[in-house]
Amino acid sequence: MPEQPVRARLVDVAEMAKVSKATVSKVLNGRQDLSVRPETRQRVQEAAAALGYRPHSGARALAGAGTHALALLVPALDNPTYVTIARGAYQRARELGYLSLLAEDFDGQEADESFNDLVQEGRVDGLLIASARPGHPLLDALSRTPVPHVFLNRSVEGSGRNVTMDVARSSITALDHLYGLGHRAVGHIAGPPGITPSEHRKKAFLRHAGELGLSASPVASGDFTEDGGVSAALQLLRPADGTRRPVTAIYTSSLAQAMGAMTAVRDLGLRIPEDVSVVGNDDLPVAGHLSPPLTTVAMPLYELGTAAVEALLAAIQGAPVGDVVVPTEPRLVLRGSTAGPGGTA
Amino acid sequence: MPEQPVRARLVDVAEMAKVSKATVSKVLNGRQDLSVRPETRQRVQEAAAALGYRPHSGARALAGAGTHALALLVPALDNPTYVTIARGAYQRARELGYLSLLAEDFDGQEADESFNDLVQEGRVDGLLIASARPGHPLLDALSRTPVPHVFLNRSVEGSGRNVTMDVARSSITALDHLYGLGHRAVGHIAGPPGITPSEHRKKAFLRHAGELGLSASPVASGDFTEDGGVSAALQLLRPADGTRRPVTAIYTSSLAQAMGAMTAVRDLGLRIPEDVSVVGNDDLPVAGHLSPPLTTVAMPLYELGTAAVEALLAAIQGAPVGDVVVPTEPRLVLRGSTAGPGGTA
DNA sequence: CCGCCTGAGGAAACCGGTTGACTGAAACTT
DNA sequence: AAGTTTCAGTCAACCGGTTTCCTCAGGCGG
Repeated sequence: MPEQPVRARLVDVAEMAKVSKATVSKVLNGRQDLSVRPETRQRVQEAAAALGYRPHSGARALAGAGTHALALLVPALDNPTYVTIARGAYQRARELGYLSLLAEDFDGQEADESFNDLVQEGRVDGLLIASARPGHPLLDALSRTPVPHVFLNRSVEGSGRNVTMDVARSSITALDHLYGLGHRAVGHIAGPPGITPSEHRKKAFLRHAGELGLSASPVASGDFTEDGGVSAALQLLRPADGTRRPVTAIYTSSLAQAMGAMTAVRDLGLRIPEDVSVVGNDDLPVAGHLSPPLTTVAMPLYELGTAAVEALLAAIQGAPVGDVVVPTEPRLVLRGSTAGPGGTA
Repeated sequence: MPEQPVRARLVDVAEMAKVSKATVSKVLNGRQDLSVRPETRQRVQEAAAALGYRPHSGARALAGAGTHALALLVPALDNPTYVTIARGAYQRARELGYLSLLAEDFDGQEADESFNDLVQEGRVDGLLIASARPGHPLLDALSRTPVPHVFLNRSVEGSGRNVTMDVARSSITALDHLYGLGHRAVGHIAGPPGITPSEHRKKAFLRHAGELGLSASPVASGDFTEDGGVSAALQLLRPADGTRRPVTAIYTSSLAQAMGAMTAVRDLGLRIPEDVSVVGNDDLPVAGHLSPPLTTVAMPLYELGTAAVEALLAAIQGAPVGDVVVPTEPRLVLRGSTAGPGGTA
């Protein structure tokens, strides 16, 4: 029977192709330091294909050739934003001959464990880090045991290995949209302090609000969750200090926050978009299934994943790293949660 | 300086503890076939701790001791159901000394690739498969290259390695709730054919509807997505065949379907829960942030993950496998999307 | 006093690849 | 014709663990 009941090894391929292990290895890895007759090369490749040969990653790693695997560390997997990034990373890695693993690093809680399991135990050749923040334990671990890595989405100032999107642009896009509809008092829900994309979004929001001469542009902070959105929205719509800040629109830093904000608006007996317009960041399928469907700024999340992989692999191959900004521009996705103040179209 | 700039190896520990590699290996792996003085044992353990020693997974795997890693294959990561399962699996695996990796198998598309990357390249010792379905390529691969595995959530009939939840019970719980509110015509949105949990839920729904003597209990199928929920709900509320099936409540197989159903209900100009009550499966944070908040049946997803890991590790250690049902019962989580027909409390 | 057993630990082969040094034959120089 | 290249590939060490089989020393029984 033509079955191979057990993994084929390099020697099996060598035997079948009637050459030595060394030759097989060099042929399959496409090394130039070896000259082979095209005929031999083909025999090797056919044998490998016939046996369904796959090199044992452990053996390969041991021999100093790396594991051909990466790991992406994300702060939360129930945030679909990171799932999209992960998909981009996975696909691009695969195209480049690598495997991208996914690990959840609950805001630093699991960082050391992941680092040990993945890097110290030699399972990966490098890290894509999307969970960075100031004082994150990973930064320590990286300085003690250096390993190729890049930071994505959340950058680390001065690291020179940040892969980010143009989040400032997303604030401008959202604000221009609301301004165009006639809004002059727009509130912003930012993320927790210290998280760079959120900080940048907030700065750009305030700067552009100034440029447009908005009458009010209050900012409230909250976690990137529904609950964070609820409480921040309440601050904007019903400030604790009693000041009257009658925002007619809210622009949030994440999709979940936007969902929370919508809940809060309704809980106050207000309507969307008639009384308050809402714009979220990150266009994910669920946005279209809210009521009303949510207007969002679509960020190039998938591309962020692919770009981060490219940067990391370049670094692994010894190229100098450097900050990268994904060129794709944020794009407004118009849905039913925005209208002119008072509900005008 | 007390730094160890590079990974500590077994020999480093051996040297520091003034024993041989063999002794260190045996001590750290807690093998009984070696007798050591408590004093020596302690020296070894202290040395390992001092150096932050971690065995190289590749070396260990090569030497025949396995990789101490598992992989969980899920059909879709943007379905938070699987994220919860994955968290349970990860934690339990960690407690038992294993690393659980996560791979997305877009309904069979990536199955062979994942299998090659993870199993054939020797990165994992076993598979947790949540993406099974009839004719799935993985089933083939598994028969060609056997590797320890269990199926979770989606079972494979006759495999004798299914880890599942009591989904029949969830239908009964949901139906009893709606019946208690006074509903006599309840529709069900099932998943695509061939997916076992959905089939079982559907069977239990029909059986229990019969037991309760419901006047109507139509079933429509759709993907486990928002869109699937939309079209299935439309079939229930406005059947193409012109028959009048005035369901006053809908029970769905997934959370996303419930969200889609809610959209569909509203698009028809109906109100929730006054005109139509909706109950979803799987209680996830987003359910509380819909409008109205969604009543759900909470399934023991986290426990499903932990139970699957326990079953797989037992199998890896050579224990006979067998089907397992997670003992935790589904639990109704009451929110605003259900009320008596006509909107009575 | 000698042989044997037991407790404590060591030596070395092996897992499956990679890699740099090396070799034998053919082709080319001079 | 002899020496030198080049071609085409081979040899064997090595990576970092695990495991099986040994060894050595001391204690014990006879």
